[in-house]
Amino acid sequence: MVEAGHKPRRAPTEREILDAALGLLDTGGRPAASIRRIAAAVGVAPTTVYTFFPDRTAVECALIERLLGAVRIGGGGSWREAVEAIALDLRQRLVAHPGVVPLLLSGPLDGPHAQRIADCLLELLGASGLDPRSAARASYALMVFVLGAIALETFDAPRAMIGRAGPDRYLWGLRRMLDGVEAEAKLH
Amino acid sequence: MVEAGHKPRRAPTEREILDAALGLLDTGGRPAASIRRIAAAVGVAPTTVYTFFPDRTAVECALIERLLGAVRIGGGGSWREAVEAIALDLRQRLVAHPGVVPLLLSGPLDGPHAQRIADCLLELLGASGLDPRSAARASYALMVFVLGAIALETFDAPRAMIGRAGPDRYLWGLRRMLDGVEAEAKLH
DNA sequence: ACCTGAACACCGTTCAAGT
DNA sequence: ACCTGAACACCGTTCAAGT
Repeated sequence: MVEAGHKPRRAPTEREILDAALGLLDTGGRPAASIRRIAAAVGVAPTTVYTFFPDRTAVECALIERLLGAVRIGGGGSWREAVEAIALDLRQRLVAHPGVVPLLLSGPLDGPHAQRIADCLLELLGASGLDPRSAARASYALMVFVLGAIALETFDAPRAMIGRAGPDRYLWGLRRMLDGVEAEAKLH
Repeated sequence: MVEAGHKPRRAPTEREILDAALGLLDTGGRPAASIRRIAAAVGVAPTTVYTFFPDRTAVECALIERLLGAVRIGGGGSWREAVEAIALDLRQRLVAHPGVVPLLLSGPLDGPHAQRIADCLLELLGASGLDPRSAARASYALMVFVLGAIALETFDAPRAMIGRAGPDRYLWGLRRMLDGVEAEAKLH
């Protein structure tokens, strides 16, 4: 009962907007996360969202960046162990929000946190003994596998949460890829 | 000058509708391929499309199936050569239509032609010496890599056709994966 | 059967106006 | 600065009606 004025419903944070977007994405997938519904969830007029983000894709990119920012990188152990750890963490965080995954694969994926992960992967593969050119190819191949696997695992489970198959086949494929990369590194 | 009646603009074929959808997808990406624009391109009322397809996703699925149906499978040579040939053909056909790729990764991918390719892959990997369980994992891993690579290669190039990088790094990653799979097969 | 226009319930985004 | 309602140009989809 702060006041009776019904116009300024209280200034929303950028964080509140992203929280609302993530919630809608989780429950109803991409079509549910419209600017209008996000605004309604925050309790604000649709146009207010444009005070914080230039357009809808900017909201989606910011959300992706926030999720990628939470990924832990750079743990100890061998380069293989470190790569596996990143891949598992990435999978776990994205599978928890299946509605976000389609955005990830149809967007530019060029934010600072995406870069941070790509750079880390490249550095780890450089430490494997591969020449820089092959290390770049290997880090690209790993990113492809990780994102592809997450996409295939979640693409029709945004609501059913069927994807409880566990990371078994994910890890199997990842390790075959790493086997191939390691064998290539040992050739030189 | 067949007639002056302006209502029945001539019955469109299912094929004509898919052609129009593909054209719009190629030039303007997913948002350009709306039911209304497809209908306009064919020269028909929007509602007429619903005579042939129950909804928009059905149009998209049919288009994906048509593209996958053109993929050649089952050439001669070793299982590795056959897998590589399928992967290259799949890439070539999808990269030629970048606008279709996002649909592919956010749809069910359960049509008969998608099944045909998956079955062929599974059979080839069974011939590699892997036990059935590992062959299934390997065919899943390969599908993941192929679709993920195509997605990453095309996701921001639906209009610029930048993706002339060629299949080099695609083939490199594919071969590392096959190296790992082959090594696993030889263990048993 | 096949195709139509009108209508419904939505979109993203812009803009002039209010505080 | 920040937030608003009204408006514009779209969507997918349904439906009663025409041939």
